[in-house]
Amino acid sequence: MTKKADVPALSRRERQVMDILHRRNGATVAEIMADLPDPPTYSAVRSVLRILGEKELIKHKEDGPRYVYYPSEATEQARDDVLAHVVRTYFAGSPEQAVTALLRMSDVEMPDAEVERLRNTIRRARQNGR
Amino acid sequence: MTKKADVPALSRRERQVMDILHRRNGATVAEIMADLPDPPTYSAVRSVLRILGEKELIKHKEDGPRYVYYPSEATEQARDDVLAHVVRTYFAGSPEQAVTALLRMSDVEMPDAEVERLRNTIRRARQNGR
DNA sequence: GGCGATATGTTGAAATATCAACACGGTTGA
DNA sequence: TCAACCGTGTTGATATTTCAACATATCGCC
Repeated sequence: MTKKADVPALSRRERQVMDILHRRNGATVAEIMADLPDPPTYSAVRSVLRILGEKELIKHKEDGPRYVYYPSEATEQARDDVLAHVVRTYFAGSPEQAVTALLRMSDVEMPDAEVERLRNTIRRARQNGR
Repeated sequence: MTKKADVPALSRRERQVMDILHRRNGATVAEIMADLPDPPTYSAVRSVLRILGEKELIKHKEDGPRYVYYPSEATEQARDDVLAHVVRTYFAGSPEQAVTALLRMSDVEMPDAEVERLRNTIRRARQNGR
């Protein structure tokens, strides 16, 4: 079974807005608009927010005169879903590969020996733990 | 500047199809259809593929009687884009956090000391390297 | 008070994505 | 041979997304 309807598969704009909310740990409409590529009007952004609200993917708090929008699900929780998806989709389900790619990507000059140590640690844990 | 128009922002179905192609290292229409949530008809899948082709995001090879579709960009390259996006969006731009989340997620019983070593290695490389 | 600026609430139009139907071509096997 | 099957090519209808316009409420300030 490879399908998961649990995460509702957002539209383009919806995804962009959710990402902004996660990245900024909440944002006002104006902030969201500023971060969107090819930013539409204020009204258009609010329209997307309304839909996300109906899906209960976001919530908002009043901050004086305006709303600040947040993801319903905490970023810490969303992380796991995203990482799982990325690992599965782009790294053949291998977290180790993802880790090494991350290290390389971040220009970290991790010695090969260190990477090897890490790999071994992981492999060992796999064989023992379960 | 936080906007990037370089990665064209795909629609829901387009994104799903691209993910399948990456995960499977190429796939036929039938395979794609089988992996899609709420799978539409064969024709519908091919319609999405046509659009992706027009955007030059995929290519195809003939395999006997049928086509096998592939991402234009190699998975290895796409990985960096995806990881960069994830790190930026969900981990406050900190690759270390992403690494530790990955390790935790994959149930790897990495000793705390080991994590600390890793952190130090990264931090040191940061301060030196640049 | 009243005016401008800045919000949100609501509605409907325009653009795009999604989907299915149908036409057509090649291959296979009775 | 030719008919059933399996694939692609193309077209157009439907559904959803995306967007903007307009109405309304509140706050600060002259």
